[in-house]
Amino acid sequence: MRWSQTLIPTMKEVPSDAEIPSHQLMLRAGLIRQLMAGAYTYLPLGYRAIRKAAEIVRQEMDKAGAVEIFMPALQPIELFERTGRKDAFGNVLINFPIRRRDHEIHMALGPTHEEVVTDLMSKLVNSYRQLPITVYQIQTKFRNEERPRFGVLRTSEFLMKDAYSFGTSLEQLNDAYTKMYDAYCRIYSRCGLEYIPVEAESGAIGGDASHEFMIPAENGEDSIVRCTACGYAANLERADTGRQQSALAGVDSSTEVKTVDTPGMGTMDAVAEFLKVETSQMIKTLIYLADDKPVGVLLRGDHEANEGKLRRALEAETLELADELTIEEVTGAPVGFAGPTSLKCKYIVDHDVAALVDAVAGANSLDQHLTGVNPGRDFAVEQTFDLRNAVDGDPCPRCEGTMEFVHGIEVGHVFKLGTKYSVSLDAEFLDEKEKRHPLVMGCYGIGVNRIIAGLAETCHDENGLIWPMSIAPYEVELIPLNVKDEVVMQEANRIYDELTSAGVEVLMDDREARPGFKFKDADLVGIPLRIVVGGKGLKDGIAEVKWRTGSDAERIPLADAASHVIGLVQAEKSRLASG
RNA sequence: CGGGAUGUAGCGCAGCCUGGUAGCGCGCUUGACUGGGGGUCAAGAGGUCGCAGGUUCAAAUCCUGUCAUCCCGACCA
Repeated sequence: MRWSQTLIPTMKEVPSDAEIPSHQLMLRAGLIRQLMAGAYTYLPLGYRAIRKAAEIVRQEMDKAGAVEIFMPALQPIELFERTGRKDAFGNVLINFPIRRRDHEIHMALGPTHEEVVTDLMSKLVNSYRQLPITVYQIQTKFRNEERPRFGVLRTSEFLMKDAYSFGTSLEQLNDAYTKMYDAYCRIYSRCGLEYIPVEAESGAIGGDASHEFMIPAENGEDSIVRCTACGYAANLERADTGRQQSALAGVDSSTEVKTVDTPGMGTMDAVAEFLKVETSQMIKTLIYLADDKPVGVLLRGDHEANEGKLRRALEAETLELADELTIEEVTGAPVGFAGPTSLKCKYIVDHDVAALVDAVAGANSLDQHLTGVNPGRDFAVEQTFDLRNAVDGDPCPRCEGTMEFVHGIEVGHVFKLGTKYSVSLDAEFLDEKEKRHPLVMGCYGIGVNRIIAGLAETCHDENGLIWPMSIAPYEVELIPLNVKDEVVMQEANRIYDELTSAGVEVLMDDREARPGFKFKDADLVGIPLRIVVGGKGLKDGIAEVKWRTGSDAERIPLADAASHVIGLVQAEKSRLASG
């Protein structure tokens, strides 16, 4: 492709709307333009990169035995009503009525396709002999994000590969899951991405039933906890803290419990400042409703409750923070003064609370707190649990190491669904004994746009993007220095033709511009290999070949330049392909 | 949905406080020079100052409303 014949609107200046590197660079390098918040046009370079990523995904899905289909983005709202996800999605589900002849049809734009695919399989699959099977598609998804942001990282419309496995049993599900997991690893390494598979909140099935694939990136929206020693990684919601049942530290303390006035101090920070103690020396008492029964949750003052862990520890179906009325009932005080002593409901204690000595806690009375509170002595502690979000420096649950926080961009999610959708949508099969069972499902998603945005976010320098060969919109950028010089253009065209007929994707910057201008644009756009023809080199009969990441150019005789570059491209591609 | 910020030419910005001919840089067009890391000179094109209403002889500027975009938070199967 000749630059003059395509559409690559590079920009020298940074558009003021863009804050993070990927957004800025994708705009400046002419990959995308915004239509409105959360919706972007992909220009030629951007779309080529998208298609390359999608093709790698497609190849690996096929290799893993999944079959490609294509489902409608338009979906009847009834399907979402049957699975209860109309409410679960809420405002995120884009849905609307349309008129058709004399009646109204209510439809949704697919945010994902569990409903549609399960409905499909319920009609197509009758027998265990047809199972297992995994289908996938690459398709635009629609979600009314409350707040689209970070350029292309969080949009209301995005390209997603979604795969769904159907099987007769947990064994078949586990097998499909493993195949997808492995395929995902191959996909990301072929895309030249650094990635971390992390354990994610898994819902009903439990265990290791869900993994997210994260690109470590400062601007990532997700918090990951990772062990520096053994590689254990999980998202914040899921991460175990590695804290164990601790012995009661303060039973021998001779400090007596004292009541102190804390007028108007209803928050941790206010009390901490007023009493000149650290929040880590305080006991936070939260009142939850677990299956509609009040329960106190005791945490160290500087920790945050993790509702997933709470729910499991309490074996509760539903869990929500209690309303003010309930809090006043069980504590005898307004919100902000709850404490573990004299609590009129049962309570549950986090591991770290038991280790506190002479702590500060609410007094269950307006404008009063207690000092010198010791777990075990001043309130009963029979058992402790892991109830909180992990924090930086927590011990690893798997080894002796400590854990650190990393931010990440979620680029994929594999999930064992079980029978949730097959039950609500009556997707069943007949086993060998003519008994009916619901299909056992898994679902597996990859955000294709995010692969591109994630690369832009993590692979760049001060001059611009740096694409891996496998995703780069073009593999080689060819720069004739002076397009008005016939000899230069003759050589450049020859090299261009040789490369193109060998299947190498070449972008030739045939614009009439000064060399420096073209070099700056070349760096911005980030094509991995650059060939320069003209000037001093031409007089010596050589072309200059340079990697985007390299500092020095190789001088190659003009006649050999194309074949040399073909070799480089092939070597780099196979390096990425082998992972 | 709560909090904050910004809307003036394709991009980046000034002008607004103190109302009176809409400006600068980049980019774009034409020509000349130049030619190895975002050139120089000259001549041009391009804006109902987000939109609506109000105040005023007069509004980019003051007032009210509204829309859009961005950031923080809440939310994110």
